[in-house]
Amino acid sequence: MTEASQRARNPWGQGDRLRVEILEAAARLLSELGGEQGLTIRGVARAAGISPASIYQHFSDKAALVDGLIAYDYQQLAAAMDAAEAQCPPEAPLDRVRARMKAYCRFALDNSGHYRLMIDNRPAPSARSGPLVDVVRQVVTLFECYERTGARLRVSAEQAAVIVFVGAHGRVALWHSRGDAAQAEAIMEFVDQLISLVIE
Amino acid sequence: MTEASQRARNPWGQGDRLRVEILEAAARLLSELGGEQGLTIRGVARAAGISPASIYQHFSDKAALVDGLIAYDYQQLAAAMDAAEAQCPPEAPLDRVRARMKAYCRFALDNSGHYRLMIDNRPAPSARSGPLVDVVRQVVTLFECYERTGARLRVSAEQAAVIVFVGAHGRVALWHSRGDAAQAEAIMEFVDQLISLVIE
DNA sequence: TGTACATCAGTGAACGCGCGTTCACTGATGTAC
DNA sequence: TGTACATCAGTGAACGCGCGTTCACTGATGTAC
Repeated sequence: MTEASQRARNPWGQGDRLRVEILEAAARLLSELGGEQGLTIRGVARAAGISPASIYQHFSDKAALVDGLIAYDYQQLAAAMDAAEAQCPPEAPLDRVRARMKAYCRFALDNSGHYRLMIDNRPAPSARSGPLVDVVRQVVTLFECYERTGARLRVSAEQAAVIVFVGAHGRVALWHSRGDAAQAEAIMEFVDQLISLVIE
Repeated sequence: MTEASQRARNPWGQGDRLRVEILEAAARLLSELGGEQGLTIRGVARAAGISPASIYQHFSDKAALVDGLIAYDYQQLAAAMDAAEAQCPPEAPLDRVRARMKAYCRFALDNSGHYRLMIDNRPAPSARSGPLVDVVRQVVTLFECYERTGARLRVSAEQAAVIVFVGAHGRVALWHSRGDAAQAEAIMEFVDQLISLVIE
């Protein structure tokens, strides 16, 4: 609980550095307490080693801070999924779906506080755009690519993507215990099973 | 905002009535504001037309009140699922699964505040017992019953139940807009689709 | 039958706390002339 | 070169608020004798 005793102020012209320090402190805090309820302006200030008033130079109010954190988290998630997919050859679209979805699950498992925040505060559920919609759209594209190789799905590419995505989310959100490595493995197998159910 | 001007105190020996009045007021409040964040002792007292201190005669603290509300909600959910299943003949286990799962989705849609509370505060995720585990177990039993009629599943009865349940949860939690009747219909079709994916 | 007392349902007022937010400020670093 | 001023990064102290919880209480209803 002893905070970083003294914090050197950022040099002239680099005040924006504090913005990312604040976001990182907020992210740390969210990971530690695993829920939004303890995510306060004062708590973040404490974690960052600054005064609460300093936060208002970078975020207009608490809502703006939370929005900033969510945007930050979505970047991390998208980057993790892209990196995982990039490990697979372009001519194996199904492997790419698997990699993408498993990265998604792993992110949710490893960052459950962040994951909950992102899910609970997503803009308008199932709107025609938004970060989650983008995630699904990329899976749809991969399934269409899969069909173009001559393989067949039991449902449309769009339906398949929604089933796999929504199933993975449900499984992670509902059916795991925290930090159980064996369960993490079971979740990855569940993703495989979901995918094998939608293909012929 | 004007509260029920005067509240007649319960007759001698019937002080326990207030307990359910409190739970009903809390439930109303939770439905109205759709989230746990405004669910406070003082707010519930206001909604019930009593003083905050009165709540402590029936619940030892705020956590006990929330626990009481969750237990109350699980009873409602279980009753709704049982009632839906009872509409179907015993010799049609698949119809029973459909009825059960659709009742589940409908409850989640109609009582999203309650549903979130139940999900977010469930005891230990995926423990060997608990209300959600019971829900899944009943679906497992129905699938086993289905197999005993000579029909075949593409996966084990247990796996099928988890897929259908977790898929329905994911779809409801992640992929609907509030109060959209057409989307509610789409969700029911999604449940049918999930079930048809796990049978041969 | 009265009457003293116990039990009940419920309250009013206060407590200490942490919160979000504001505002005048401090002290260091740059810039104009 | 000096010097007055602007700009920057960040703070200390205070504000009003709603919260959970406690505690001594009030007034009505029952019970013992």
